[in-house]
Amino acid sequence: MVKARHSRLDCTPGCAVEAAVSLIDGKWKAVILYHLLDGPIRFNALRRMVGGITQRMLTNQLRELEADGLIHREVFAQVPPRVDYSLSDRGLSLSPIIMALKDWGEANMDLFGRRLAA
Amino acid sequence: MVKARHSRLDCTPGCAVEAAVSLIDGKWKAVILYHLLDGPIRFNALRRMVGGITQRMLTNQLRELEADGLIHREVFAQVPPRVDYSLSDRGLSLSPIIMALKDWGEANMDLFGRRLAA
DNA sequence: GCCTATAGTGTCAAAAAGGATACTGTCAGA
DNA sequence: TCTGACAGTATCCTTTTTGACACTATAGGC
Repeated sequence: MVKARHSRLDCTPGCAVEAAVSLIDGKWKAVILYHLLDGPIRFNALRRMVGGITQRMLTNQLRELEADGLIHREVFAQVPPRVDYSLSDRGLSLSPIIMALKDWGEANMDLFGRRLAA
Repeated sequence: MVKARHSRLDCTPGCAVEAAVSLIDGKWKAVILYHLLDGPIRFNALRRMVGGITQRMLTNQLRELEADGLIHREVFAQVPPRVDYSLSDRGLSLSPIIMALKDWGEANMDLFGRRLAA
C-alpha cells in the first residue's frame, strides 16, 4: 500500500520526468540505489559504502525508498541485529537511470573539483 | 569558467552518481532539461510548458544550469525582450538520463495518484 | 490613455532537507 | 569487566530550497 507521498501530479507533459526524479532526489537516494545494484547489503555495510551519511539520514532514506516500493527490508531475528536491504523488482527497473547517471558522472568528472582517481 | 558549486567530492565509488544527480536535482531542473530537448525555447514559453513554476524559480534554475554549462542563454536585443534557452553539448549529453527518467515515469505512473491521461 | 506581454529582480517568509549528538539493548571478544 | 558492533530512535538545530508577492522598463494594440 504505497502512500501518497507524491501528490500534485496533474500531469502536464514532462510530469513523468518530474515523478521519476521525485523518487531519487535528495543527496543520497540515487547513491543508495546504486550500491544496492550489487545485491543485498546490511545496514552498516551500506553506511560504510555510501560514506558521510549519518545513521538518521540513511534510515530515513531507506524507509522512504521502502515506502515507494523500490527496496525490500528483511529483518533477521538474530541478536547482533541483522537487516538486509535489497532492490525490489521496481527498484531494479530503475537501473537504466542509475547507470545512466553513473556513466554521465564518470564521463564528466572534469566538471567537479577532483577527478576520479583510477 | 564553471564555478565550484559542487565541491566535497572526494570520490568514493558511487560518487559519480552523486555528482550527476547534484546537477539535476530539485523539483524543476530535470523537467526543464526535458523540455529543452525539443529545441530552443523562450523564457515564458518554457514557463508555460513547465507549469506551476514561479518566475523566480525558473530564473534561478536556468542560471544554475547555465553556470553548470548545461544550457546556453541567448539574448536578443529587441524591445519586447527575447531570450532563448537551449541545450549545450554537455546538456544534450544528459539526454539518456532524461529519457530514462521519462520512460520509467511513464511506465510507473501507477505509483502516483493520477494516471497519464492519454 | 490603459492594458498586456516580455524577461526578469528583490524581499520576505515558510517548509523541507540535512546534520550533530546522545541514547537504546544485547552479545561476543579482550 | 569493559568495549565495540549491530540497527536503529529521539531531539534539537542549521542550512537549503521553495513559494508569494510586488516591482522594473518598453512597445504594441485597443
